[in-house]
Amino acid sequence: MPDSLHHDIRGLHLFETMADAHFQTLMRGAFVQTFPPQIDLLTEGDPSDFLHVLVSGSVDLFSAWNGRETSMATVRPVSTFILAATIRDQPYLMSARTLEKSRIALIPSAEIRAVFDVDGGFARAIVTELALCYRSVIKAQKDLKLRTSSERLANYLLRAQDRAGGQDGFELGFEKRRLASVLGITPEHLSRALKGLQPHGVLATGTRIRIADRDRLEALARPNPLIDDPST
Amino acid sequence: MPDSLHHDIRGLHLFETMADAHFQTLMRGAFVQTFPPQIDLLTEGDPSDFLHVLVSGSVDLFSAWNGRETSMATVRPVSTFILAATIRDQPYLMSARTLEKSRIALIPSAEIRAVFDVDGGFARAIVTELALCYRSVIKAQKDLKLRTSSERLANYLLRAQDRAGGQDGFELGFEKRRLASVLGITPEHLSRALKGLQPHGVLATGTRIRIADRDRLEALARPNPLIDDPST
DNA sequence: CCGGTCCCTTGATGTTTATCAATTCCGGCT
DNA sequence: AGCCGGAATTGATAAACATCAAGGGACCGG
Repeated sequence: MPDSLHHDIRGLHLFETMADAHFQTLMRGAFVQTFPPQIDLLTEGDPSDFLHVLVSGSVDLFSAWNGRETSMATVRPVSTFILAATIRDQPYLMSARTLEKSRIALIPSAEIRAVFDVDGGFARAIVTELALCYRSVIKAQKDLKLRTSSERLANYLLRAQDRAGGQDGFELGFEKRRLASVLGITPEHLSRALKGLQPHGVLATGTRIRIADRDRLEALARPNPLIDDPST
Repeated sequence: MPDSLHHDIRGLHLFETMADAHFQTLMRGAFVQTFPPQIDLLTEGDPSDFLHVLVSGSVDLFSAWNGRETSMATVRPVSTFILAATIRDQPYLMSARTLEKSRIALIPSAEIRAVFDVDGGFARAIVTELALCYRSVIKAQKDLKLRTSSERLANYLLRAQDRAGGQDGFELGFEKRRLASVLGITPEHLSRALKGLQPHGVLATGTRIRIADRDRLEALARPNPLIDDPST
């Protein structure tokens, strides 16, 4: 693996506080690969052989059961995924595929577990990361159980606007069918739900969204930091 | 706090591997309290002052938004709750109330964080616990997004039967209205859904469930370890 | 033993969301 | 420019689920 990437990865919260010798151990077994869009990276149920670190691009975590499929989350750089499966040495609960061209570092799970056992700093960093992941799933579950599909959509758009830096207009970043799956609805229903938000100041043209009147949309969405703030 | 309880708590995975001096530190600031049923223990949004350890009884974790409320999970002994909020020193995402008379140990969050910073064994134990919690929420989310309400109910009953030791007949352990909330449906709908499972070998009388033909119920439920196995 | 309360059930109805079947729209290719 | 294929939309219909209103049954205190 090139040294410049070492530096990028070392800069992640997860690897920042660990002993240098341990970091070098991890990097010796690791490698980086670039994947084209729409490539399956791993399948739920598989043994968790590698911790994945997304360096650039984006990845969709999804899951299937009984012929149905749903998007669980989107991974954005720079962050890890399937950390919990790696720690517990258990099969993945979700499948992953690239959304766009992506650079991903793969670190053998066995080495992660070995270093984790001897490096307290690394263990603490993993705790912090896992606690954040846990809380973000809890938020997603509250979103699902407490809100209707329009409310979920409205709040999603508000969060997307924040991610985009608060611009009135911003790009969705992927297909609407995926957004529908993330929201737990069908593409047809999303289409109608978006139309339903027009009177609340939302204009959708293709994958470009414009929020003409954020206050009006917030009056409908009623965003709440205990559900919608991704940083806590 | 009585010494016998020290022993019980020390036996938890979470506290098993830490240094004795650190454990004593934690216990000095801790105290145990017995609560009657239906008592609010904490409210979402509150600062996370104490890590809670449920010694006996059971606790409901729930959440509210915009006038609606939903049950997120049931805590059973012996385990901790609101660990992630404690670690991150952030407000609780869920509220908690006792379901039955419960003994709960309260350990100041600040001390948990302090010991966690200096005791690698404790940090590792927390990682294992958090990874388990994370995976259980992911499973719950898959359950919600991939299954209809009848399928969720059927799989819930199969898991409840396993928890009860595989007996044909077993107790639900709480009101049906709470089960409805856990499943994300209304009590009325649960009532009809239960009736709909009669042809599949389910008999419900009050809070007592009898599964006459597990194979038949499984044919409908299609349980999957990546959703329904709580141990992984 | 009575009345009250709270939960559960049942029925009737309404809303939300999914499904199915056409189009229409759009980007990439030739 | 013209064609192609996948995505998005639209309309019609059905299924899933919620709401409202009214009983019924268990528990509990007087």
